[in-house]
Amino acid sequence: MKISVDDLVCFDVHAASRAMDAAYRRVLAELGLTYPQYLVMMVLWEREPVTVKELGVRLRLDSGTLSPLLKRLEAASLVRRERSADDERSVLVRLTSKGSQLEERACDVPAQIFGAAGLAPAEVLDLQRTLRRVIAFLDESAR
Amino acid sequence: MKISVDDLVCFDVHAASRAMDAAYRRVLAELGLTYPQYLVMMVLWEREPVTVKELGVRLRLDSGTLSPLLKRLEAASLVRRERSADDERSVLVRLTSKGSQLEERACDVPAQIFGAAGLAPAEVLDLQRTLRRVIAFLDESAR
DNA sequence: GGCAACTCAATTGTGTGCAATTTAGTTGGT
DNA sequence: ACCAACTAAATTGCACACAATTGAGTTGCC
Repeated sequence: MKISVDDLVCFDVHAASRAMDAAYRRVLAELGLTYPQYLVMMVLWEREPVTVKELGVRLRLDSGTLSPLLKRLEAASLVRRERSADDERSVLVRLTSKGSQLEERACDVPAQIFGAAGLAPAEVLDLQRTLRRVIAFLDESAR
Repeated sequence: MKISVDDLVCFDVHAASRAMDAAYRRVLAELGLTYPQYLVMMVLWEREPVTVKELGVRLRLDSGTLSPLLKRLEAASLVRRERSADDERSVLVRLTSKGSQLEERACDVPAQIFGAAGLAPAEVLDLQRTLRRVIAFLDESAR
């Protein structure tokens, strides 16, 4: 029997990823953020300042993605960038006061998405564990 | 306790999706296909001709994504497009002989990816079931 | 001290994805 | 038969995402 698109888990992962993107888009629109921008802001709300390098490791994104994204966040006055004094190669990303204030308005976003996903907490943990195994294994395969 | 990026399943789904993209990219590079292009080809290998609309339903992509993608496949001589005679609004996508021949070279791609993902068959089915529930539920939430 | 190897960010080029609009073709109600 | 409402693709504009390159800065080794 021929393998069809529907047999590929990869397809479901891809489709799920885009469906969640869409869910976030609806919720984040009123904050003026995209989903990847929201992820960057979450890292900053947790710890600050952060270098572009650290953002990349944390979010698994490279400078080709982060540089223009940060430029947009800076244009929206949510973020500031400055060269590190310790190491002039690094760029430190900091929140502006407007960026800090956004945290309060964003705090119920995860709950909204969780509600829209329809999984029990145990299933979420299970899913998360499986996906992390896949990610780690694929990373390993890539060497 | 503040919610961090690492707590969001959404993040893992997103990251897993990109990690699989990367795995496919490595395998598909020698076929000259991207992952979404490969998905379109799979649908065509299974059934032909197919309208752009049907491709969109099957792969959950809209014409804004498919039109340029098909144009690239056509430029690579893998695919032909022609207006349907039944309904002049529709466009039928067909394989060229070069497109058909590619199937043979692509047939072991799923196995290669499966091998790189490191999940047992039962886990794959479980993951697939969970993701489909999430997709259906998110679709429902979006109305 | 000097230079090669390395690192960090930014840039360039290509390919998705999606919202919104446009163009062409079809259908249903009167 | 006509016109309004609908549908299918394509196009436009924007925002990721990644490979490859570039430029500036740092480090290690002699």
